[in-house]
Amino acid sequence: MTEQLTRNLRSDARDNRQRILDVARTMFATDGMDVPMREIARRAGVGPATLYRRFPTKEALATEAFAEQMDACQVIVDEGLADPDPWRGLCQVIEQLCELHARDRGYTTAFTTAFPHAVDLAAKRRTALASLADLTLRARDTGHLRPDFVLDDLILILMANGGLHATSTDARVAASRRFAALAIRAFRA
Amino acid sequence: MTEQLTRNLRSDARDNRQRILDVARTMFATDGMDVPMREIARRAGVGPATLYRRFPTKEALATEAFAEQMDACQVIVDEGLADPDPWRGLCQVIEQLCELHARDRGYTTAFTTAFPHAVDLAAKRRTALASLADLTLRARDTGHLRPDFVLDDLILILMANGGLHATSTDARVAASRRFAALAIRAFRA
DNA sequence: ACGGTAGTGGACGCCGGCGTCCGTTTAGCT
DNA sequence: AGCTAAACGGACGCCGGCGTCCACTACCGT
Repeated sequence: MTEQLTRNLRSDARDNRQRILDVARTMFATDGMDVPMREIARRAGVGPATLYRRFPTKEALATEAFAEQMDACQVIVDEGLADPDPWRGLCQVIEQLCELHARDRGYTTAFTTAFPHAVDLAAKRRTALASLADLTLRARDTGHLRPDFVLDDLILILMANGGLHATSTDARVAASRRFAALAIRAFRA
Repeated sequence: MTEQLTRNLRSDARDNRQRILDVARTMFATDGMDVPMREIARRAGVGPATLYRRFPTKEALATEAFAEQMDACQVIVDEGLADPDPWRGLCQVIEQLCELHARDRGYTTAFTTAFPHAVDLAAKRRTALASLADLTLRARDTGHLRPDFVLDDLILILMANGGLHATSTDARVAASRRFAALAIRAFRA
C-alpha cells in the first residue's frame, strides 16, 4: 500500500519524499529523536509544508525511516537462527544488535519506546522477538547458555545498551562492543 | 560558603529556598531533568522570579539538589571500601549504585553528563571514582574479580544502567537489580 | 508600632518549534 | 506549446518555556 502511494506520486514529489527519508534517517541516527522537523525539511531542501504533507506527524516519518533498520534487525536475528551453533548465533545476534543500536541513536529509542501508533513497527518488533525466543531456547539446549536465562534478560541488555552515551558515534560503538562482550560473559553457563 | 549564604538569608527566604530544593529533588527524580523551571516554582509555592533569584540557572539548582545524592554515592563507595571482603564490598557497591540511579532519573543523567560548570559535583565525582579504583584493585587481589577488569568496565555498567527505562520507579528498580546481578556475574573471575 | 529594606510574584517580552494556508511553480498529458 | 492539476514553500499564528522588571508584601531591628 505504501508502494502504491509512492508510485502514484508525481516524479518530483517522489524524489522529495525519498530525500526527506534519507535526511531523516541520518539525522535521527546522529542527533537522536528530538531534531526539529523544520531542520529535516531544510536539509532535504524542501519547505516545512512538503514535509508535513508527506508525513503528518514525526511518528509517521520515523516509522517509515526506521523500516529499513527494522528489517536489518530481522536479518540479524535470522542469521543468528541460521547458524548451526545456536550459542554462537546468539552471541553474534547480541553483538550485532548492540552495534546497530549504537550506530543509530534514534532507532534505539524508537525500538525501545515503541510509538503507540506505529503498528507496523510494533508487529515487526514482535516477530523479531519471537525469533529471538526460539534462538535462546535452542542455545540453552546446547548447554553453553545459562539454564536460568530468560528472553527478558536479553531485552534488558539491549535497553541498557541504549543508555551508552558518547560524544562520537565511534566511541559509542566501541563502548557498545565492550558492553556486548560483558553481556555474553554474563550469559555464559 | 553555601552555609554562610544560607544563614544570611531572611527566614522566609530560607524556607522558600529549602522548599524549592525539596521540590526540585523529587521532580528531578521522578520526571527527569527536563521539567520546566516554572513547574518547580509552582509546586514549591513561589513565583518564577524567586526561583531564578536563588538559582540563576537550572544547572545551579541541579548541583545543589544533587549534592545530597552525591554524598549518598560517596557513602556507598566508602561502605564498600570498609567491607573486609573487597569482592563483596564491590558487589554491594554495584548493586547499590545501580539502585540509587534507578530511583533517581535526574541524578543519573546529571552524574553521567556532568554539567560543564558544576565543579563541585565533578570534584566529588572524581574522588568517588578514585575510591572505586582502589576498591577494584583490592577486589582483584582476592581472585574473585576477573584479572582483566578495569574501572572503565564499571563505569560502562553504570552508564548502561542509566538506559533502563520503565513507566514506574518500581519497575525501573526491579530491572536495575536484575541488571546489577548480570553485571556482577560478568565481572566474576 | 513602625519604618526600612530584603524578599516576593504577577506580568511582560522574547525565542524556537509546531502545524497550516494560499499564491506560485512545475510536471506531465495532449 | 499549452493547459491543468498536483506539488511546492514562504509566511503566518499559536503555544510553551525562558529570563527579567517593578510594584507590592512581610520580616526584623529599634
